[in-house]
Amino acid sequence: MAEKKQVSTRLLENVKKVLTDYLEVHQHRKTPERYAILEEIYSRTGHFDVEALFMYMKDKNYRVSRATLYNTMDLLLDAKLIVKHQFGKNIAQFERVYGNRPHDHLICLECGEVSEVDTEIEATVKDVAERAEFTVAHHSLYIYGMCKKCKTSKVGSLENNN
Amino acid sequence: MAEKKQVSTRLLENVKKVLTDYLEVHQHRKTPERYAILEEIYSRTGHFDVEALFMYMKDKNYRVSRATLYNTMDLLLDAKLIVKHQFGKNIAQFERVYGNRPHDHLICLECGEVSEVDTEIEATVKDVAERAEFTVAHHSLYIYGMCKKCKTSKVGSLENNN
DNA sequence: ATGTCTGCAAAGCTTTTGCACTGAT
DNA sequence: ATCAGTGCAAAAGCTTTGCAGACAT
Repeated sequence: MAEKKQVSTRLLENVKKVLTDYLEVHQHRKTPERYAILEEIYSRTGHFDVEALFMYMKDKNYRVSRATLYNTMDLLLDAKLIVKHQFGKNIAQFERVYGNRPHDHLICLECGEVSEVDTEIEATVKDVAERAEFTVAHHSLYIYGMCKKCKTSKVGSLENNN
Repeated sequence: MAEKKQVSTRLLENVKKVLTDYLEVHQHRKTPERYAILEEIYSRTGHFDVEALFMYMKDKNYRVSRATLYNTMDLLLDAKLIVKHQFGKNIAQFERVYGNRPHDHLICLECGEVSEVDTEIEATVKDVAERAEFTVAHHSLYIYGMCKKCKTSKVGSLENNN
């Protein structure tokens, strides 16, 4: 417990440093809101949308406006501290990314659950893109289908209800 | 020319057949709107959003409501005649898919251009997913970065303006 | 002191929904 | 003759914008 806490404290210090450097380089202000949002994001794992983040912070009695959340998302995206996803819905999903190993996403069409997998397609992606003289910044692989949980709860009715 | 026309006529017949079968199996009505929309989509290549489709059809004096377009998109998605993308924006992009070979997408962060590449990650994707006991329906790989065109128009200022 | 950033509310856009009418079956 | 499907307009939901005030520099 104590050890786990310490690790995440270390992570938090690191990402704060990244943010500080970013803000300084770009001559943006170091507002308490920006650090509070970053802290909230890195105190969690998994995906979240802006509305959820808004509620999380509200629950902790830290009032931030949605406008600031959206602004800060752009900032953190640019600082490469988070990534943005659109898993087929019109709601942007975000995910903290500093210190995480690269991974791709399995999205269950039945229950909506998103889980992570390692595919190691990095090299292939880079190779293919470069053949098209395209410089890769990042990539997203979304794999849609049916998760284990939903398969077991649907035995016998798989082919008939499409 | 004549040959090319014939090929696309053949394609059109095929997709109409797929739609007809789908509608019959699912006991949906064969409305003229549904066929007109399908025809419009398959008379084009590349990506489009609902608003663009609406304008295309309007220009041809075929009046369809946006509601019907959205409904029909769902139908065509289910019939696997189109696929849906969300390239980082909040606008759903669609693409006809029948008769096309599988491909992935290069999205230029500079100019927004979307182009296609073959990556052949199909097998890897399936393999990785199945190890997680996940049954793959389909997948989307989006590669973000800078296209050839934008690179050449930005020589010398690549590292400094991030 | 200056001007960026925040909060709030309004506006914007895409998508969905409700309802009366139309037309495929 | 039914009732699914269409069109229209209103509503909904996420995101952006405008502006006044707050606060990091």
